[in-house]
Amino acid sequence: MTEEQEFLESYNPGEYAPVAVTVDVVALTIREGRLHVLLVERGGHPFAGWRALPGGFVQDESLDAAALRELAEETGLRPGEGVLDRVHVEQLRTYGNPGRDPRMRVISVAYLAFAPSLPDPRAGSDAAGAFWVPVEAAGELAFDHAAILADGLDRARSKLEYTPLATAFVESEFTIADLRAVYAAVWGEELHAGNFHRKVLSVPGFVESTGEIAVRGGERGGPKPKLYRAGDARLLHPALLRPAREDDVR
Amino acid sequence: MTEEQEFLESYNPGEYAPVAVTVDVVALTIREGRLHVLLVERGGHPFAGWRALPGGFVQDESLDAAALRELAEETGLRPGEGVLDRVHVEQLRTYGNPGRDPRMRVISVAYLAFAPSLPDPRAGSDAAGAFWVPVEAAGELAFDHAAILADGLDRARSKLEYTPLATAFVESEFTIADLRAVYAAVWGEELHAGNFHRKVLSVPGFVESTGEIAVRGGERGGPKPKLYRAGDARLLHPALLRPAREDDVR
DNA sequence: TTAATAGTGTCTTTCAGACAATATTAT
DNA sequence: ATAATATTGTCTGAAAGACACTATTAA
Repeated sequence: MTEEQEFLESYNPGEYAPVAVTVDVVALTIREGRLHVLLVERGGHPFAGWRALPGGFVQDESLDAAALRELAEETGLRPGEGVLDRVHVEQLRTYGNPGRDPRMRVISVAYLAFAPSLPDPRAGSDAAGAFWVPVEAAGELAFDHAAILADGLDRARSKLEYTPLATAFVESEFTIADLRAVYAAVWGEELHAGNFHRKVLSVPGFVESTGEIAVRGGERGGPKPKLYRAGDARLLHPALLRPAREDDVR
Repeated sequence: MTEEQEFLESYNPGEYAPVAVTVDVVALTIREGRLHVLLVERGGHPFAGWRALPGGFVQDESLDAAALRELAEETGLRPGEGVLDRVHVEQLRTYGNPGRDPRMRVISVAYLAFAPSLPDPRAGSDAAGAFWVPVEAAGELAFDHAAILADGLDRARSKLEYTPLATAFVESEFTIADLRAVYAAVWGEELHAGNFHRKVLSVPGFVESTGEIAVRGGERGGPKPKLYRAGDARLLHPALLRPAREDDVR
């Protein structure tokens, strides 16, 4: 008897059933001012032809590494090219209800990925099945992926409040207006430009000045804005809170 | 070929390796004003004799149900007796680094459980191996359980700020001082009684008055306090924020 | 009686949000 | 020139935290 069998039977005699562990990735980016999620079109059964979150089996690697690998495979991006290195990846939640996959018991560890505007996956890669979709146009998804996406969006909206997560959505040098566009896209509401500007600069470590200014102003006029890069804060104090909505509180 | 084999090989040809999925529970309660965690002493190899978080295999049940079942088994509490129904259980995070269990690949979905002061597990049950330990005396734990516990404590401390979680640690009727003792135990610092009192009552839906007063005052004197029960708020607005510590921000 | 506690009042500082004003730039 | 934008200033109200005070109760 192998040590593995002994292990399994000693804990749970006679009731061991095979389980598969996968990662699914909610990859978010901002394109043209709107929040997009990366989806794939399923080829095989079940849910053939449906849209789904990119994902796959966990191999001999950490869960974080599996998520990053799946993201790289589906987007066609290669590690080391600098693009993937700037993608922020974090674990979201694990989904494992019996019956969520009709074939067998599948435990899915969901991940969130935040990235500056990424190139279209179709361009020059074998990941032809993936595409960016505005989150409000995601529609129905395979398995329980719609619920996973909803949880991911909740998490993203919440983390904008008390972490510098927004800087993960912009280039390494950015303007305050760039940052404000991230908040507007993720929260789905406009923010007051003047108050936002003062607030961002008042939070220690959120952003730091590069000393440079942008080469040109806004598309429809205005002065050339100053450029900033992400600061060293891990938490925003005081936080950038959304106005409380009654629905959330009750 | 079964559908399961087909499924596995089509996704990951030739690389499938067996995986076990477990739940581990960080169960927290407050006894004598101090935060305690439920631990078990391991019998078998590896880490024989070490302390560990209670946990076990996921059976044909949801992950949430598995966590609740493990908690019930280890504490000797039976469902339906009213005690377990008042335990708040939520998913914490999933741990799955290769090598975290030397025997085979084990993915552990960790859960947090919050409960009012629970009876000692040894009393009248077959769960003789479990016991409550003050969190600062947990010491070294088997596997990566020390890291899981640390993550659980972080989560608990954080959720006290913006959710009514503290009410899960007290009886169904409680005083403001009871609530303050929860915050003091979890955060590890005393809170100003007067300001805390006013703050709790000012947050809509945090607590509601029962109209009753306690049968007696504090152990060393003082007026008989009013009694409250948990309100209907799911989030605290405005939140009850801890003073920011530099360590957290940087 | 003494000491501790519940609950309330007051003041200061910080911060969010509304609104205004000015300077700068694309078209 | 015109309109849009970046940035700064001002004001108001909410809220946090420090501190003080009174009434009530256990020992």
